[in-house]
Amino acid sequence: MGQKKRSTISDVARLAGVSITTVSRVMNRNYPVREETREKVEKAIEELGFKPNLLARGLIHNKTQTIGIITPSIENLFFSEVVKGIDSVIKEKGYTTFLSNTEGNAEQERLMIENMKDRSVDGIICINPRTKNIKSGYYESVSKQIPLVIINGYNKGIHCNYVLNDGEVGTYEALKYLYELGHREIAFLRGQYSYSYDVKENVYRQFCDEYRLDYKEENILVVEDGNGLETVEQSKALVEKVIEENRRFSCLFACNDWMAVGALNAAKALNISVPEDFSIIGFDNTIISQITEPRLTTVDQNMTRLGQISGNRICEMIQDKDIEIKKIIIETKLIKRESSKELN
Amino acid sequence: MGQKKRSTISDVARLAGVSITTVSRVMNRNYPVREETREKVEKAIEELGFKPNLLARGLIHNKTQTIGIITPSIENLFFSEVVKGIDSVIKEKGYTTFLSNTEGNAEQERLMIENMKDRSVDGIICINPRTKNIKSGYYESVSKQIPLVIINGYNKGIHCNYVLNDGEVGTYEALKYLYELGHREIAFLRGQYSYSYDVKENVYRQFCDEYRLDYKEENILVVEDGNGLETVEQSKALVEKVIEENRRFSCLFACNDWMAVGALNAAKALNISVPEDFSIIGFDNTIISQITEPRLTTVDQNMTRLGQISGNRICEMIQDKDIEIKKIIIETKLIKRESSKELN
DNA sequence: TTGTACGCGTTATCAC
DNA sequence: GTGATAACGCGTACAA
Repeated sequence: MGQKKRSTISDVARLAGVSITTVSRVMNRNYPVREETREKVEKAIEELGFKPNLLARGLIHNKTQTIGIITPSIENLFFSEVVKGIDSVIKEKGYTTFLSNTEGNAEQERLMIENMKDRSVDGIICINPRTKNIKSGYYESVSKQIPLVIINGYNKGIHCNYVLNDGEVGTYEALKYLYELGHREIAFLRGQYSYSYDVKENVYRQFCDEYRLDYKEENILVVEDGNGLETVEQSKALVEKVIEENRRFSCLFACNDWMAVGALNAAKALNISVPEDFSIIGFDNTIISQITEPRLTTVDQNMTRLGQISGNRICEMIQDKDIEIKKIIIETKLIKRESSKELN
Repeated sequence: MGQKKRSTISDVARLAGVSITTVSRVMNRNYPVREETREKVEKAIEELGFKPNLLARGLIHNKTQTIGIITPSIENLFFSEVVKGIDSVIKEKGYTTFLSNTEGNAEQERLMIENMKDRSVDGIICINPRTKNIKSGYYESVSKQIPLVIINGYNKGIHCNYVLNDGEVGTYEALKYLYELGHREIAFLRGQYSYSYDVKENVYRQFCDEYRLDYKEENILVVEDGNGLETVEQSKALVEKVIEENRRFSCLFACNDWMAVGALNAAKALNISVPEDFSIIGFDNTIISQITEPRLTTVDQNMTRLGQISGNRICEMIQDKDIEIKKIIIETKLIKRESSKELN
């Protein structure tokens, strides 16, 4: 095919009748060049359609103007909105993003981080990483080698840069809201592995203690995949099964909107009306929560903003290597809609 | 910080007491090396934690093992599922993906393509590009420079590698299904700019002619943003307005599930019951269509598969530069659910 | 103001 | 089997 080779800086130099150094100076505007020479060079650049090779440049500077993003599954609205937030911010600063899905697999997660490092990215943002990899110290060692921001993951004593939603407060407010509506038997629905689920479960347990609710271990429901395309189905099946087994609770708190939708569908299948006979609260305030019937009461996480803040943060870290380590916590907000109601 | 510099091939060579050439051979296994030497080298590699610099490698081979993906908006389920499909396939072949959102902006789209080229990606996959950029010949010229696959975009006479859903057949079947249910006044809901909308609209017009339906220009409804987070709201507002203005149609065909959800919500707001008094059909079979109430009748596109096929295709193209240009068409399938019903 | 020459980290070519 | 050495495309001390 007509694939003419890309022209290089020396092609330009030859055509303009100058040295490659001069061409470089014209491009980078970092040294004075006589106006006349500059014009010659610019004309040559134009004519050849010359664009500098970013690989070569990266090799010299050891900077590539790229950011790696690791996410469990891009098809989850929560993550894709975060990714979009990151992308919008860093694109303006001239960065491009590498993206990789891990399917929530801890080993894959590490593999992808290593891959990003091998590709000399300038920084890495990891969304909802596996708790295991944080606890093991893996991420702490990574952040000693390269700027790293962890979104929605945290472990006390592990020094990393974190950006996270205040899942504690959000969960607490949601539970308290249910309590104030008169509910005393609250089911808790979560996925298997994630820091955010752990946090919420802890709050749930503490809350039950604090308000002397007679919670039973079996009111904590765990679906296998909390973030994938299967989540809705799995949650539905689980909640349906549990209700049919005659366990009693007047309401349910789900760790994300997908699980809440699953619970909602389970209720429908069993002819239990929401919110009259069963209240449901989700988490995340993805667009999903606005299109179900009834619309979901949920906890807003402002995912786009989460991404934007993380994007800005990683850029700061790249600029200033010795920047202090921080834990940035973003507020959540309870959004009351029609899936919750006072107990009859 | 403890950011020790990455060790290079010459560090390894020095430690092992051999030349860098030998180290390279051990790594790449492309030339015979004495067993004894190999062990020395491998030990040194291990000890230093040496990993080859992919930038340098790319500079030589002019291959980077990266693929660029351009998408209008990653937070749209359709696109993110496609991206996931691509990612899963090419990851296995050792590629990593660059991702960029264009927000449906035609200029941004070109800018991002150029960016990918500058980064020496081995191939580019563009999802739902703006028709304008195809028609203008822009993409045709790009594909002369670098392997390019266009997903869900097409223009006769423009020679590119396309992978697309059979939107024509899918739309036709959906309309015919509505017709067979007795509907004679069908509204058509689309977004502004995209090949896929154009295709569907054409089928709609032809269908009306063929079946002598008295379609009016005003039954073709156009929302501004067909792919963003605003789509549901915009569609709802539009459909609501149109129905209130007393235009008549017993059913509506939407170009994607989000728009269909908007229409569904409009019906709810107006107390029109679906499907009893109003039938709605969506397109894409995203998970959304399974969680609305009633669940949406829609046209399955199998987005993950679309991505996988495109991923495989781009890899083939990278391997064999002179591969023939192809248009791959993937079948769709009508999924009948509860949002459609025969006319009373 | 401009040019020469070397370095970034790797692979390929050619000797030995 | 192994080792110099020249590329790959660009940036930059240093010299002129």
